[in-house]
Amino acid sequence: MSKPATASPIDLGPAPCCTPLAQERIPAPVAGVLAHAFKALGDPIRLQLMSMIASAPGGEICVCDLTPAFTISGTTVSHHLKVLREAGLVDAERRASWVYYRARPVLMRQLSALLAVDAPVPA
Amino acid sequence: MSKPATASPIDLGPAPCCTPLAQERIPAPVAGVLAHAFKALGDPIRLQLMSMIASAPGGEICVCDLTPAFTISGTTVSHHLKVLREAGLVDAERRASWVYYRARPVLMRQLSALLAVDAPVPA
DNA sequence: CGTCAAACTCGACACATGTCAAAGCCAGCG
DNA sequence: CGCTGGCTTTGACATGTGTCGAGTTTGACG
Repeated sequence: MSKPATASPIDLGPAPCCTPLAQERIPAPVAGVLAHAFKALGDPIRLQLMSMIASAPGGEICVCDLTPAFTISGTTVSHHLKVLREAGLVDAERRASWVYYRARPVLMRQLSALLAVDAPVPA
Repeated sequence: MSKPATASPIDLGPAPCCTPLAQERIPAPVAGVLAHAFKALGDPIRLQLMSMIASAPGGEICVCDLTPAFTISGTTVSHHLKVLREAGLVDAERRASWVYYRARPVLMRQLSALLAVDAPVPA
């Protein structure tokens, strides 16, 4: 919306970020990539999906365990998972008849570091 | 905030989060509030604005210093700042003819903590 | 008071997004 | 081989979002 936005899957390449937002101004190209990830987290259902995936015992969870946790259709859950996948936040693997999702800690850590704020500023 | 009519900032209530995504599943209502904040960061321009504000010397920056940094109209910058304001990520204060923005570290820290991932996978 | 500049609000538009139903794919099973 | 069940893709629709131009508010300065 602000940009044409690359439609192709995101290439994180060599760690695009790591310096906290509050320390150094983000270059425009990097902002574009990271905004994609934040946008993916900017939906209540996707945030819950992300939480369920990241906190799953064994580090992975089957779609068949995710879907019944919501009132929306399986089609829509699949759509949201695709968004998370294309944002580089999760990874999918098919085993037998089921598809398992797991979180990608690298990007999560980068986003976390980006929002980090050092010592509470003394008034 | 001082006087600026203050649209309605979202009600963060008493610290809605703090437990990392990967440790505990997020309750639906909390996800709704936090997704709002992430959505606000989910735009390249807003992410850059956030960065410029948070990294500004003195902790604050004038809109007149933000606007010329982009190619979009001042109207649109104003719109994006409103989104950040309503998400609880920044605070605005009018002094003389200018409006100054500063980051709200509390929410930033919460979001950062939410995305935190413990020990790098040993295996 | 009149004027000017900074920033916000309003109205309108094009495009993106969330949602579902229906159809397609894949793997296992009879 | 032909089913059946799990998941994704496709197509379609209503709503949301980014963008701008024009108008409005606020404060400063003659």
